[in-house]
Amino acid sequence: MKREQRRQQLLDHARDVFAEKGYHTAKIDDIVAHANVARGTFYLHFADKRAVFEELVDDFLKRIGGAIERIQLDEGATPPLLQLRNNVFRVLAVGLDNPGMTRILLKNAAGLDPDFDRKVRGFYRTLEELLALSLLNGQRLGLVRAGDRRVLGAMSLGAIKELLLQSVENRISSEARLLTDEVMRFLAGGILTPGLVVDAALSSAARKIVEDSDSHELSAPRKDLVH
Amino acid sequence: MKREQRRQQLLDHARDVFAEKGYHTAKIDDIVAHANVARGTFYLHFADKRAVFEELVDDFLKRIGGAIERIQLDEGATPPLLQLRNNVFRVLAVGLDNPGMTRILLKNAAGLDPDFDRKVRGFYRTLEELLALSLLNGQRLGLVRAGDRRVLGAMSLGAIKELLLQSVENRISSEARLLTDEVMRFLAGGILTPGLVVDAALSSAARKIVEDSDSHELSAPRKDLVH
Amino acid sequence: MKREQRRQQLLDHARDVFAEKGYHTAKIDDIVAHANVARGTFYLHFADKRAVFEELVDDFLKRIGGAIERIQLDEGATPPLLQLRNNVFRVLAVGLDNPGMTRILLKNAAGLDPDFDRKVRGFYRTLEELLALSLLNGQRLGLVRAGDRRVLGAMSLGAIKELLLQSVENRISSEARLLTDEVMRFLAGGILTPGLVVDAALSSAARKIVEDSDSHELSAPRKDLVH
Amino acid sequence: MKREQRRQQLLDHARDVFAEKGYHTAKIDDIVAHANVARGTFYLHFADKRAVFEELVDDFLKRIGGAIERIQLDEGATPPLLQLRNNVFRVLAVGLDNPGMTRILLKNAAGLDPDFDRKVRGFYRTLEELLALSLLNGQRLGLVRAGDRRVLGAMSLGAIKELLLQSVENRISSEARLLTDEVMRFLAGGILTPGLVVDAALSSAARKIVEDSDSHELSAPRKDLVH
DNA sequence: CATGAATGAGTTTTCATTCAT
DNA sequence: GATGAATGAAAACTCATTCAT
Repeated sequence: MKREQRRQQLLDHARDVFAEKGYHTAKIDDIVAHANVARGTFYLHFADKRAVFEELVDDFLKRIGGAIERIQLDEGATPPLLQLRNNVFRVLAVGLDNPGMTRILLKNAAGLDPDFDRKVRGFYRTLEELLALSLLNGQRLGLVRAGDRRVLGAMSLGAIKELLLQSVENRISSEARLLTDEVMRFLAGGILTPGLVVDAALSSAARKIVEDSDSHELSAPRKDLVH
Repeated sequence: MKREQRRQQLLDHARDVFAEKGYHTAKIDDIVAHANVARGTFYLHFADKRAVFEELVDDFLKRIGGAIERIQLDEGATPPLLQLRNNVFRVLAVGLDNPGMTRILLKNAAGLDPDFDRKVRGFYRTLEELLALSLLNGQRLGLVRAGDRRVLGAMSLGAIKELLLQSVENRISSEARLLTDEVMRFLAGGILTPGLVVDAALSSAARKIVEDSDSHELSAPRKDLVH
Repeated sequence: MKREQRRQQLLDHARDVFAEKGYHTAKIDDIVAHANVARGTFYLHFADKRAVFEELVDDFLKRIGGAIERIQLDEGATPPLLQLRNNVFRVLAVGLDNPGMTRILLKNAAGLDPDFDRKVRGFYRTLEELLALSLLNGQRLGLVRAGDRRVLGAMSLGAIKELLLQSVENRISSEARLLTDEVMRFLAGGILTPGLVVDAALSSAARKIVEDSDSHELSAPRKDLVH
Repeated sequence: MKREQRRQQLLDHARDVFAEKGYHTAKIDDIVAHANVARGTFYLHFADKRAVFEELVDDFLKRIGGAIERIQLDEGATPPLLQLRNNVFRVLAVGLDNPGMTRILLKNAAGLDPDFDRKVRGFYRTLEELLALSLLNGQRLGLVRAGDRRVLGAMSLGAIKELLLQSVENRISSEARLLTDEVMRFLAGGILTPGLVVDAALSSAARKIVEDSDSHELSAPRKDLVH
């Protein structure tokens, strides 16, 4: 078997095992058993356990990063909203195309080692900043409503992340197109029926009144969610 | 020092250490050093490492569960949307009140051992089902727009989770009231300016046309997000 | 509670626990829990775990030793065989009177620590030498048949030890008188019917012939004793 | 070194160390040091300390069990007494062939953990029942004298066990043939000179008289056996 | 290149013993 | 004296990594 081939084979199996068990629970033994090679073979291709994991994550982060295009505001460019949609679509497509890595990245967010944590965090920072910038532009163009861009970004990103996670765990569809539509609709209008008079529920000030006259409601806990 | 006191102290320190390093990276030695007691003291109060972690998570899940009230649809009850808001508020409040545990739960979603993973997953399942039910009721009442309830639920949950995570990582405000407002506004109207004619970007069918005539846009990767 | 009383109480409970679990498996915790005192109390009365055990064993060895009288051969003394019988009786009586210690001594023959092993071994050596001497005298008086005294002593001692063990484990009677009779009858005539012509089975020389002509019998193993 | 070879080597060294120190005192470190391998190597072949010990004991019990043949009473079979002798011989031979295991089994009779104790006890129970059955048959055939078979069995077994123990501790011969002769002679006639008028010493009733007229003899303790 | 036996540093866990109250 | 919380030395056990074949 050619060197590069074997290496790729190991990467694939490592990805599967990491995705199933998580970084720490996945043992080198699990990986080589999964790949049906000897323990030593692993070390012919990777310096150590962390190295495979890092390579997998790096590759995946590159793909995700590559799926995101900075939105062009030039005259004559694709409409910004469509650019946004395309970004969403491509990110979802990459994630759905790599369910193992998606699972890994969304579930092993922390606790490997400081260096590694830093790298993942760094990626997210970049992402968030990019998002914040896009949102700023969106606001300038009147496409995005007013509001704290970090907050808006977090919620948007969270919605996408959770959708991806649910999808790779087979709890919802894994059709990128379909999920993109859902995301866009969500970003465009939330989930509530438009036109509702929801001020009492939505404005903190308004709610305050209700709360005061009905404050016991807030403290009544629900007992049966966790037994 | 009294037994219960020391036990609580250890729980507190364990929480901090787990939150900082993650379950696997956190060593018993780290915990006891953090608490400034001898190694043996730990085992005076907990059967093993897993036991502390489990207790912490169980407690926290109970709190979260306790913060969620099934929405009442009875005549004369608090308006459902306000009930929803209260749930969101209480969940955020519990999360923000326990930043360590929030971090742990959101970042160590998996990979301890099968039993434990099952428990956490079970909690989320319950949560998701509760959410799906609420959404169903909301749809019946005309409060929630049409759509796959699992998908709507995932996006809503994701938005809240990410908001919480960003908040406990000190990247955004940790005012429960304020964040609740943000969430409600997001659920009510997404992030885009209302009234936008976004059909070209939002409908898959419409977009198809654009895409076909401009398909190279989709494949143009961006190189500089990840170095 | 008076000091000596508490000390004795602890000794009693320690004996019970050691008898039930063996030296290593019995934890200080087991002993103090059994005695219903605090851990620290134990160390007010004994230097360490080994010390209680040693005291228990020492006491018991003294009692056993005290039960054995050197057989008097003087003119006019009790008949030697009766003296032997009395020794057997007293040893059995002491053993049956202290079932816990009997169990301990017969089941924890080794593996505590070198010092302790030496002591127990020493006791047995003394016992065996005393026995060998008695047998020598018996042979001189024509009371004991010819034969290697160490071997005869070992078999006699073994018979008594096993009888005691079975008795304290409640598998046979614990009537000292009755068991003494059994031992004496055994020593006097073995278990086979007197007068049997058993030369073919008993003499190695005679058996040799049989074996040679029928040697496959010896190698036929029995398979079903241990599954 | 080949796997099976190393495994056997470890078993051998473990046996030696257990035989010398007893189960609890023998540390894994002792075993691997004895075998001159690293600590981890031990766990490459055995799940834990208990597992090696159990394997050693299981094997040995199987050997002992295999040495015992149920006595055949068929017309034309080897004479029962000779069958008995052969059993004794084979058991002694197995024991003497495995001095380490013999020492372990006879000296670490109890105190590992409940499961293990149960196993060893089970073996002895089987042995004792087999013995009782043999004795019953012997009695029916007129070969074995009347008497409680559990008692006769215990004494016979005890004699053999102690002989084995003394032998593997190098205090008496380790010639299986020779020891078999001794055992058979012991079973056939005890140790006392045949034809002795020993009624006064042997019968409980007769002794009663002597004892009453001479009772102080019984209580006179001997002080110098244990210092 | 491939193998898998061997290594040993690193962790968890136990429990006899100490000591402040 | 009595208590029981605290200690930490000593074991057991794990597993990433090395290396002779």
